[in-house]
This record gives sequence, C-alpha cells and structure tokens, in this order.
Amino acid sequence: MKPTIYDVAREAGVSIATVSKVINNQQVGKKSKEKVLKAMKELNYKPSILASALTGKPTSTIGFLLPDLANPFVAEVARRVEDRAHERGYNLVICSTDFNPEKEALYISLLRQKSVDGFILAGSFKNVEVLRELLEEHIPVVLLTEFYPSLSVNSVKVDDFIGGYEVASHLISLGHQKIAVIAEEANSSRERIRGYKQALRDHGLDMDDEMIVTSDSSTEDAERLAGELLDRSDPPTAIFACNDLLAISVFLAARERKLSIPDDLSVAGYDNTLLSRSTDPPLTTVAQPIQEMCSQAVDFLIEEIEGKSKIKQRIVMSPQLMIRKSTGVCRLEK
Amino acid sequence: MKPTIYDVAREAGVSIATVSKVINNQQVGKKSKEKVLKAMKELNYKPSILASALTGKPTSTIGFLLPDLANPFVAEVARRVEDRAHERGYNLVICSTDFNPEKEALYISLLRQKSVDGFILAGSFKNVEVLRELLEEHIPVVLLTEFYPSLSVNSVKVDDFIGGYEVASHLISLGHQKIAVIAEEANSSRERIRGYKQALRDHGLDMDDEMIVTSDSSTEDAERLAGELLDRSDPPTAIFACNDLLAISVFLAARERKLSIPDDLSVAGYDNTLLSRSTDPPLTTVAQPIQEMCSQAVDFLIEEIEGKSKIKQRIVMSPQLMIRKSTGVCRLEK
DNA sequence: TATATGAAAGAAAGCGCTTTACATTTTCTT
DNA sequence: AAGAAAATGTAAAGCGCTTTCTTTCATATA
Repeated sequence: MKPTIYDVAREAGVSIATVSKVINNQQVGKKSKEKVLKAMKELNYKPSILASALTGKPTSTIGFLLPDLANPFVAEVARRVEDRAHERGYNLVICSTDFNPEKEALYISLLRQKSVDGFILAGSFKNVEVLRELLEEHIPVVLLTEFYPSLSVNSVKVDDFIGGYEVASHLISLGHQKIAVIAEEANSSRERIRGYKQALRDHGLDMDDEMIVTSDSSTEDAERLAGELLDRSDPPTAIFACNDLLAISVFLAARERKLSIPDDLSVAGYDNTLLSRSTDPPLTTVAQPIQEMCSQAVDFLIEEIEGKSKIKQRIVMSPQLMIRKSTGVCRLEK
Repeated sequence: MKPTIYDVAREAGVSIATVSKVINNQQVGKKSKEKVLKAMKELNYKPSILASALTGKPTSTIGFLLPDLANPFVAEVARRVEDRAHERGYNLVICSTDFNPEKEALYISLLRQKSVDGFILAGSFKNVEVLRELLEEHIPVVLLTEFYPSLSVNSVKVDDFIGGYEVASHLISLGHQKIAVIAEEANSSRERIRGYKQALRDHGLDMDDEMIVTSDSSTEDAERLAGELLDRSDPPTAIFACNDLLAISVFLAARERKLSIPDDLSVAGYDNTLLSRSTDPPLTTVAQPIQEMCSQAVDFLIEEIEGKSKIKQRIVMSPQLMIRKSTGVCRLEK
C-alpha cells in the first residue's frame, strides 16, 4: 500500500498534524521537522492530492478546452500553455470540443466535478450560457484567443481586426481587386473579415459578400470551397485564408487546377504555423505571439485562482504580417 | 456552496447511504429512487469525484505523456487518444516530456499523487527505471508507438522496421545508392534505421554509418544537419527522414541550395502528417493507422484498469508507404 | 396466525488530509 | 528562580463520499 500521513507520523514518532505542517511548510520545530523529512524519504511518501483537495485546498490543475488539436496552431498553443502551467506548478487537463457547444458544457461539468482550479478556454468557445455560469459562480476563467465583449472575463488575444486589415492591405497594394476570403465559423474569423472589409473600404474597393465563404472545420470541405471559388466565371486573383490550414486547402485546390502561386493566384494564410514554411512557395501569413499570449493567459488564470487579483483584464497583442512568396503582384496588372 | 450528498439526502428525506446507492445504481426501492433523483435535479447536484476517489473508487482519469505536441503526428495521436478516452468516459491529463527523462519521472509522480487510473506513454519514453516501477506496483500502463522488449507491458505500435525497409527499398528501386538518413533520438527511429539497413543489405548495397545523422528535436538543428549532408563532396541522392518534420527541414535545406526535388534529390518522410500534403512536391511518406493504434491503446489501458485482463499484449500494426512526388528516379541513372 | 425470508433503508466507520483549539514545553524577563 | 510569553505539538472534527453491518418492514410460507 501507498504510505499515508499516518505511516509517516508513526515512523517519525510525531502526530499527523505535525507531518501535515511540515508538508505545508508551516512553523515546526527543527528536530521534528528533520525526523519527519527523514521518515518521508524512507517511506517514499507522497501526499495524496485528492485527500488534501477534499479539505478545500486547490488541486493545482487547470482545465483547458480547445477546439481541435489537429490544427497545428492550436497544438502549439496547447504546448505553450502547458509549458507555462507546468512552470507555475499546475497540471493541465485537455479536452477537445470540436466546436461543439454540448461537448463544451459536458467537459466543463466533468472537470468541475474533478475540482479543477480554473479554466482556460481557447479558440472559439461557443457556449455562452456555460461561460456565464462559470463567471457567476466565480470560477476562475480566462479566454484565450477570443473576447466576449459583453462579459467581464479575463482575456488574451491578438488583434484579429488588424491582422485581417493588414493582409487585405498587403494584397491590395499588390494590385489585387478581387480578394476572396475563406473563413471558419469562429469569432476570430469574423474579426479578421471585419479588418479585411475595412481595408477594402479604405481603399475604395467594392465589397462582395459572395467572395466570403465559410468552411466547417474539415480539410475536404475547405478544399471544395476553394475549388468553387476558383472555378467561378470571374474568379478572385487572391485568397485570404483565415488560417494556415485553410490556406493549404487553397494551395491544393490551386495545384489541382494547374494554377501557379503567386503568378496566377496570391494566397495568404494566418497563424504562421510550421505549415507556412513547408509550402512552396512559402506562405505569406500572420504571426501571433503565441508564447506571450499563452504565458499571459496562464498567469492571469493563476492570479485569479490564487486570489491575487480581483479585476478582470483584457490584453490585446499585435499580430505581425509575414510576407513570403505566396503573394505577388496581381497578374491583371502585369 | 455546491450541494453535497447530505443536501440531497435531506431534500429527499432519506439517508446519504441511499443517495450514494442511487448514484452508483445499486439496489434501491423505486419510491426512494425517484425522490432522490428529483432532489438531485432540483439542487443540480454533481457528486465530487474527489471524495469518491478518496474511498478507493477510480478517478476515470488517464495520464498521457508525450514527447512534444508541436509535432503534428504527436498532436494527432493526442487527438485520437483523447477522443477514444472520452468515448469511454475517461479524461486525459496531458504532459509533454520534451524527451527528458527527469520530466518523465516528475510528471508520473505528480499524476500518481493525483490518482490517475493509469498511464499511456506515447513516443519515446526514456526513463526505464520509472516504467519498471510502475509495472512492479501494478499500475496500468500502455506504451504507444514503442516497445520495451525486455519488459512485459501492454504496447501498441506500428512496425517501424518494415516502414524503414519499405522506404529504403522504394528508394533503391528508383536507382538510389547513396541514401542518407536523418533520425531523431528515439527507438522508433532506431527501428526504422534497422529496416533501412536491412534493405540495403538485401540489395547488396554498401552501408555507411556516415550517412546516418541524428538530430535533437529542433527544426534548426535538423536543417543544419540536412545542409551538411548536402554540402558533402559526395552527397546523397536521396534522404530518408525519420519523420515528416525532419523531411520539411530537408526540403528547406534543399531549397536553399537550389536543389530540385525530386530531380536532384529524393526525399521521403514518415508519419503521413498533413505536412506531407502541403509540401511541393507532395512528400512520399509512411502512413500509420493512427486512429486504430490510439483506440487500441486506450482500450488496452481501460481493460487493465477495470481489471478485465491480466495478460499483457503487444500489437504491431502495419505501416503503409505512400508514394508521392518527392521521390523519383536517381539522377545519376538518367 | 405465526414465522421465515429477503428486500430496502439507515447508522456509522473509514478514506487521507487540513485546521482549529488546546495542552505542553521552551525561552525570556525581571 | 518564578512567572509570562512564545514556540511547539496534539487531539479531534470535518471535507464528501462508499461500504459494511444492522435494523426495519413487507411478503411469502406453513
């Protein structure tokens, strides 16, 4: 059997209370402390976090919900969040929600039963009801990569509006007039589109909602949509994909149609994942300061958990346009 | 405050024992059962998994250690394992070990304090000491993607030897004689190399250990190594990268040197991640039946946890060579 | 009708830890 | 050296649940 605090107490010849105190670094006489420490070593004793959590102590565990680990951007976010959490002495329980509000509710409920100390909700968290509930019950939460303007909740994200604006401006400056967008069903995409529209407006270009298509989150669907875009009688000369994964689908659709990038078609992505380095030509995309965002989100959450801060904050970081070779001067201009 | 079993009991007018019984689907009179169920709804009662775990019940939580989420193959494995685990009613606590034996030991110890029911160790788990300990204490463990021939432990993997053999044979059949390998520090790579060597031997080709280089797991290092390979006075005409990530690095190094793939250099990867579709030309690689492996691993673990099976099993699945455009006839033959 | 039988419900102990309130020892004053 | 103050240690209750052991009670049996 695993040793318990009783075993240690017996071995050390003190009471369990004393053992508890040395575990928690409380005032204990030097001699007793030594005896206890020695006993703990000898028995290879490790306190049960369960038992201590039952008495009200936090579990040092964070629930982390994300839409889908298969997206490299999300995977990297997970990686960074995990790193920071471990640095700060917390564990992460990860759940993929697949953009599904019921799963979101389910996992949150489950994790609460397991007494996680707080939640980080990454990507597009859809179930506002559940989120509101968490806030009402003062469960520590931070939103990563997204805001809910109507709710007071700690959030960290990158300015998607600006990102979209910059991509579109870049494309426009290359002479493109017909710029399509392929998005996913998420707030971040909506913001990027807002930025894109603003850029068009600022440059006096026509807006055409037909040019904006939304994919469910599968690769096949995205490729199909991209293909449809390219097969139009009046196809776009540039496509802004709201993430790199979507951009790959555009590449694939273009390749199938023997379109050369960037000569026949300019493509821009978003997220600066390793995918954007692997394509040929390398993908113009938007970099987000992933590590900073993630560290910040974890730190926010831990502050809230440890009760150090009562005020809610929102941090918006700046994206950075990475111009590579997948975008070029519009062929119609040449 | 969150409602406890006492609140429910009071509300329903029964004892807590009765409530506990309905929670656990034990023999309870119909009338009491209804009253309890009703009370639970009304109070929105959710049992504390902590408290129940303290009495010896399992926590329905699996510890999942993997080397690095940033590798898309690993991310997909994580995704599948998570899916299957959730299907079976288990949660996953994920920890990235960075190929670091101390981290491995640390996380295992931590997770044991949190009373996870068992472990899935994916990728290359290095700390044999710790693994042995787990086995001795009869903690359920399954190895995913790797074997320890000397230890009796449930394992699921793909036959890396065959994978390596097939890649090399494919390359050889294209006329390549100087085939370099770029590997990572892991057993799976070692097996793939074994397969590669066997293929060379079977075809009567010379073996040259100089042609095999091992990268730490960073992209930069891999790119540097690939470059060194290509800059040799007698460079290889083909490179077998032990995973797709490494293959990308080879692509990058080749692109930098204006080498055309596959005309000047054939490149093969391993894992069939989405990276292999995004490159140009698309990457020849080896597909692993990720979903089946992961489901199987989870199922093994759960069987062991639930005590349904006492015997240890090893499953080896077959890899599949995916020939795409990054490998071609050796230029020296043309 | 009296008794045996089994199902249903409850009392209470225990899981491993924290914490409060109290008892004991040590240390310091004067 | 006596008494007060500070430091140290302990007993015991409680966290929310499971489980064993009884007790209670309705039903079947003779």
